[in-house]
Amino acid sequence: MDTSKQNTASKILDALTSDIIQGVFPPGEKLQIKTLKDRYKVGTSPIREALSQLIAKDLVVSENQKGFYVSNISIDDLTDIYQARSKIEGLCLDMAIKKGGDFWESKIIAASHLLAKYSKSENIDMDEWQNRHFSFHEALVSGCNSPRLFQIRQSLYEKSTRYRNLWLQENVTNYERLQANQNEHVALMVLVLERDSMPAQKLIEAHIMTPVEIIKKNLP
Amino acid sequence: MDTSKQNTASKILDALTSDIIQGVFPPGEKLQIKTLKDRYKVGTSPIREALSQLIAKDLVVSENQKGFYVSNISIDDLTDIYQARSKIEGLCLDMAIKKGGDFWESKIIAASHLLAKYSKSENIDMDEWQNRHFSFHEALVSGCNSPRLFQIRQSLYEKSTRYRNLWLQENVTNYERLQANQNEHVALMVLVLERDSMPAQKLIEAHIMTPVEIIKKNLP
DNA sequence: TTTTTCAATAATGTCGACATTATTAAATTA
DNA sequence: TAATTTAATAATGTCGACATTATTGAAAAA
Repeated sequence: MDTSKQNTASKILDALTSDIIQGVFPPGEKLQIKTLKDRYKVGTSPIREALSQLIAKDLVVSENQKGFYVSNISIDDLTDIYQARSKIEGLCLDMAIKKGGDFWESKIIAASHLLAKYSKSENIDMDEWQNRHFSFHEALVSGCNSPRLFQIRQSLYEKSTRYRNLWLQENVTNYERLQANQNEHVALMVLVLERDSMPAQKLIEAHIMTPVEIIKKNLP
Repeated sequence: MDTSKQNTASKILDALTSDIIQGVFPPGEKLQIKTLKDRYKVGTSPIREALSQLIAKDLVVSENQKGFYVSNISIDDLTDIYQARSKIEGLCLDMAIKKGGDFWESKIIAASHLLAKYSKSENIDMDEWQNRHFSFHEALVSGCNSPRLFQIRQSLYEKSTRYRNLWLQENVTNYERLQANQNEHVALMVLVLERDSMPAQKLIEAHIMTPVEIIKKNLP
């Protein structure tokens, strides 16, 4: 992303988001203004503005006069986020199947090819696999054509990131798990291209819920 | 709401939100920091913090070094928001029907009574009617039991407020329209209490989309 | 020893001044 | 006269200082 045109608060927002998601600041940790000022070498205002926006993203919580803390994670929260995600994804997919055209179909086929090819390769880089996985799912719902639903989908995806990281490692290193995952992707594509709406919706909902049990085991 | 424990930024956020929704600052209007400082009698920081959060609410947009503006409204945006709202409400209702218990049922019946009674009265106060209408719909979905979906629902409701104000006036002053509206509420309650999920979902979706056409006519 | 009170410390939240950037208006040139 | 450049003006964005509030730890009382 081009950071040159961003103001300081935006840059701090990106950096802080990344640091929280990557675990530099773990769940529950206090975020002292002074510490953040030193770390990012900026003044008070941009820090507070960035924190304001992180509260809206649910990555940070604050209490008046008591400061800012990284949001806690929990099994309840994990379950709720993934359930909401699966329902929203199902909604978007259903709308996409009803509205999508030729161009949409071709995007799905292209993204599916990229993901399938990479999932078969020898040494899988987690970031690259994640990129292709993300693109495939985005292609599926891209026909839905509702900015707001997309925004909600995007926002839930971000909120799930801290949990997803607990699953990714296992998914790409465990061969059987990756194959099962990949089989679902193929089945999903077939259903979608056949415009078989209800089964596709049910499958995507189950597909998104799959990691939940694995993550539960890895949760602190 | 108790404002005494809020910090200045929170108070400004509430005031600004209200002023934008009520039309004190109409869509597209520039929000000059200096003007806002004078209006609310506070310094720069709380203003900027509140504006940061309003951006997350989609009520304000900003460009680096060019300032802040009230978000524009448009027919496309109206349609998209209401469509997303209707789908999310359908989702919540479906989940509520599957999960709700006795207490949930009783809340619906109570809220329905309050709304029905007031809808029949002589002089209808718009705010009071809106309160009861809101409570009824909230009761319907209250069994859904997903904090995230509720938060999304709430957020979409807020985003639709500027449009909804263009419909409310007409809905409560036009007798026929109010009766038709009220008939839908009753039908909705019956379906929900019979746990007839699919028809209930379809009806709530249509119910929420009803104002769209009326609002389109009243849009500037 | 435990509890309570009170002072010292440290953090947050707010403000106005200053530096940076965009916009507007005037002046110069073609 | 129209277009371009340049200067002025005005707005945004950032910072560090100050006031306010919470927390911590020591001293006194039970």
